[in-house]
Amino acid sequence: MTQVRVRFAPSPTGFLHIGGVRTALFNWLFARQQNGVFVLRIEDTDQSRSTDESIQAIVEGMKWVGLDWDEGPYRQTERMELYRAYAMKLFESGRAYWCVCKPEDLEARRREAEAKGLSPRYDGRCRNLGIASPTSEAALRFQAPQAGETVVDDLIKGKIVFDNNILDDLIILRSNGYPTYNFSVVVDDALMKITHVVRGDDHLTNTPRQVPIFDALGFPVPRFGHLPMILGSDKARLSKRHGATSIMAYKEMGYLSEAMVNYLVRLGWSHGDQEIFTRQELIEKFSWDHVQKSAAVFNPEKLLWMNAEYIKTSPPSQIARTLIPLLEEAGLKEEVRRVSEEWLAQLVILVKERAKTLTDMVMWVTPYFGQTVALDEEAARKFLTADIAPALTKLVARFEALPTFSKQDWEECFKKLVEEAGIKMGQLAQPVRVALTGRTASPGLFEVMEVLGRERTLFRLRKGIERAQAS
RNA sequence: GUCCCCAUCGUCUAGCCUGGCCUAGGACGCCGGCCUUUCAAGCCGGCAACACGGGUUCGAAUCCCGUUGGGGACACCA
Repeated sequence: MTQVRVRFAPSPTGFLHIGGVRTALFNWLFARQQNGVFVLRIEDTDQSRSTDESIQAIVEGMKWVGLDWDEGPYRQTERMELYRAYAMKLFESGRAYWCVCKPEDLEARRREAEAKGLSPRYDGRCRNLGIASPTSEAALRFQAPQAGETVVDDLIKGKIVFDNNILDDLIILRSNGYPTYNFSVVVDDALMKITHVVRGDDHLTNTPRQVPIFDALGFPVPRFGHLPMILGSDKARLSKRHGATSIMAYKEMGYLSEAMVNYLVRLGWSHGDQEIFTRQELIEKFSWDHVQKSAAVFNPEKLLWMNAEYIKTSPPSQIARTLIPLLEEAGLKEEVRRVSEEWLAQLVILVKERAKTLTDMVMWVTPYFGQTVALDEEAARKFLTADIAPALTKLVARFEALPTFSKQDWEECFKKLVEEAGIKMGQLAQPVRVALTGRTASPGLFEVMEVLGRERTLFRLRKGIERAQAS
């Protein structure tokens, strides 16, 4: 059994798209499951559109979602001699020929054919010219088979038959000496000994164009697998119109990479009714025959739910660590430095079932830093009123009488006071909540006090009384 | 236009290959209830789909054909 070798081959023409991440993910999962090799290859033969920043973005994105590669990143621009050598080999064996048609003329003829309702493909006029060494600029074309059929047994779609008479002679070497995509992929996939070419659905019709090139070069043809596309809510190909498509944008919005991975894999693949998978489970359970054949609509609500699930179930200390940079960005650098990792983890436990994203979590967690808390004006006006001041004062006095904080004791003490005063729990709880957190919504009061600690609880309560008396 | 792919709740999907267990299951969202010191979370319940038409068969979501609809590809882009 030969070793499985797969690759992810993005072109560096922008940010790393979530669709690309999903493609990479399926390849990676398969490689890891099969103890195979995962290759990262940058397809940058279009010098006008490729940028170094994009390569950086790809690497950064892959690292964030934890997709490590065993080989590469290879860059096609560093392999030019290879493509030229193999192109010339095809020329020498008579499988390729020089074409001196001008790009403008080609374009005009294509439009003309389209207008007549014909297939807009190359008419083959240079095919039998027998140009040995072109005097002016020329492109090298592959002489495609005109008869018979090309059969692809796709890993996902099954058997697909293409009639070879739909093929036209595609350019493999541009007049500037650069190879085109359909040629460089073949050379690279062959030379890198890729066993399974798994890519987006949009490449399906490229397959019958590439297979004859493998054959002409004498290379074995790999297996192919074509993943369905990701669509937006209007069922059109997912684009910026539908929201963020860059993987790193999701990091910035406070998504966990594990949640992104889980969601993206589940989009188009399933294992019975299971929704949540550890990475290990994904590797073990992944299989091509449970990859959906049809396109899937990207559903941000489900992603958000999944992210919330991961926030709730991940180890709090781990969440705390990834939260730190966000807290620093939120202007809490000093405050974060002063607290312990354990306390931060406590804080995460306090708010984790309320926060759906890390960005959310920053918002939930800010009241617990610093001695004082910023009061929401509306909340203070509504709950820190003069008529509640006496009860608050009494509460503080009783709390002060308790030398150390104990959730159970303080809660008991609180309830007793409520009972004696003949008021409802909420009548005292809301003012206390506002005094402690500045807001009307928070985790349970006594959990809040526990995280705040005895002194800060008392301090904020006294501040709240001042505010209440002043109103 | 030509070629290729696809088709189960609004969405992601199970089931399809190996017809009966499917009066079609799960998840997200939505609606209602419970819990409750607020907001969440949690729990319980509800709404909601086999695109259509023909076959094959005792029996079809499942097999076959057609129609319709959606998507993709037809570059000196990848």
